[in-house]
Amino acid sequence: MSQANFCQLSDNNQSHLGCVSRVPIFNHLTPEQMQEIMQVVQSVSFKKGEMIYYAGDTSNSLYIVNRGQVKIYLLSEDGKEQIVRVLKHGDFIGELALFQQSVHESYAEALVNTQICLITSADLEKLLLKYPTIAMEILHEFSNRLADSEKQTMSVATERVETRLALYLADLYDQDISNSNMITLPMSKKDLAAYLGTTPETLSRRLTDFEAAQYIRQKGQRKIEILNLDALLLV
Amino acid sequence: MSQANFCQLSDNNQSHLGCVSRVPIFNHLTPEQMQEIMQVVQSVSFKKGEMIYYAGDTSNSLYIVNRGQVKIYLLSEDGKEQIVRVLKHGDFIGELALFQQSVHESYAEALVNTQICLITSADLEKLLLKYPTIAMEILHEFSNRLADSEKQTMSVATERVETRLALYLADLYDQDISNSNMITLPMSKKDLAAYLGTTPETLSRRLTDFEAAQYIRQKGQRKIEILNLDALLLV
DNA sequence: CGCGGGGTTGAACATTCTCAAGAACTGTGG
DNA sequence: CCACAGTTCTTGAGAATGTTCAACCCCGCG
Repeated sequence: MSQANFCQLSDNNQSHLGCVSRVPIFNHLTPEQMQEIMQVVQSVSFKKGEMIYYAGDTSNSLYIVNRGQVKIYLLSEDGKEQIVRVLKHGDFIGELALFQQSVHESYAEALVNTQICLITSADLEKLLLKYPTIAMEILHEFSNRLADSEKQTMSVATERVETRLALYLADLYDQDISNSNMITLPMSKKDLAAYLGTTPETLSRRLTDFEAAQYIRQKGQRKIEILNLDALLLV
Repeated sequence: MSQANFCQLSDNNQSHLGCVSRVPIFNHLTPEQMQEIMQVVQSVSFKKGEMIYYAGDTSNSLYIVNRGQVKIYLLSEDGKEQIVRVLKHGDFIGELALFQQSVHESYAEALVNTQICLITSADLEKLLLKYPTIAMEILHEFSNRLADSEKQTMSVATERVETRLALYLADLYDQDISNSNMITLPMSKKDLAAYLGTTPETLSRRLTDFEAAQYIRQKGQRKIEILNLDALLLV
């Protein structure tokens, strides 16, 4: 966190309210309770490409993404990067910090300019014991994340790259709010390859295949038009 | 849970105390609190090979393994099984039941004769709100499980079967209490292959390779003597 | 307009999977 | 205690899938 731009939030700084109020695990709370939380929250900014933490770093904070995107990845013994999650607004990480051993096992890097909110484990623990419903919300979030992670394992272990990619594109398409058929990759194709558990070369080939089959059309480096979703899902 | 043998615990049934008292998430509680928990716990037995639940089943309970072993697995679209966890004494699953959508996403099968303790989500929720420290313990457990799952994803995506197998054997060796070099696989090789994200054929070949290299010696179907752990880890 | 990183393409290679057949083990019943 | 049956495991050969390395291209940007 060397080059990070720290700033302790002032108690009534409404401009940072989003940091707390729009986070799923807090948004069932009353305004008074949110005020209480805001008093223990710090805000930090990272530029695109900056590391938020490294594996092995000690930490005592929960990280909540307020603005931007963060990739969380592991490195295998021979240095290959495996992206395990991409955090967007409202997502959090660093929950291991809550407990005895607070050493990060993963790497976190800002994919774009990003603002992070921090709560120290001591403050968080107090909050959890005082408001058990927050703990329930976090449990809920964990359940989902665990299910996702296990599905990701299964997908990497049993499906071909082609299938994984098709499912990924379909997911992006479903999440897309605009009613166009154009989706935008949230990261570089190099990173996407790492996320899908393959190499940039293979990813490129499969996308080319899809394009040849008229399932998609690529526009620039991150834009993809979905031409035939059904066919994509039958891959 | 069709053929299961249900039995509501009587309040003072000491013979089932282990169901509660030796579970990590409860063992920081006072005896009185454990008594309270025991009153809402049910015990169910399953024979080897019986299904505990299927994906798609609705459920409203947390499952805690008291005796035996349970494999949790997912099925891919083409029917391939991916084992995501093997539960032993004290492990629990079914936490999604805590929340709105209580449909199992995985399959659970008893690997040996097994006794399970059940707590309904309504009872559990009451307990969690009353004793926030239990929620903290579950959060802790989730953190670890999530980290394990993400490591498993990375391992399957970036390491070769040879490496994954070597690490698995080393893990078993480390966990082993007896000071012998003999380890016992907790499941069939077919299941182990599914756990490691490969096929029985490939698993068999890699084990044969290790044996040829004098790293291990196989005895029967589930016993393996570790001859050279260091070499194994350099694979 | 040239530079640089990401992206693409090709060809050889490595790993793993599949299918099929045969061998070994386990536990069961005589 | 042995033999048998059923399963689990092993082995082989060929095919599919994905990786690696190297060269090239192209898009975006100063």
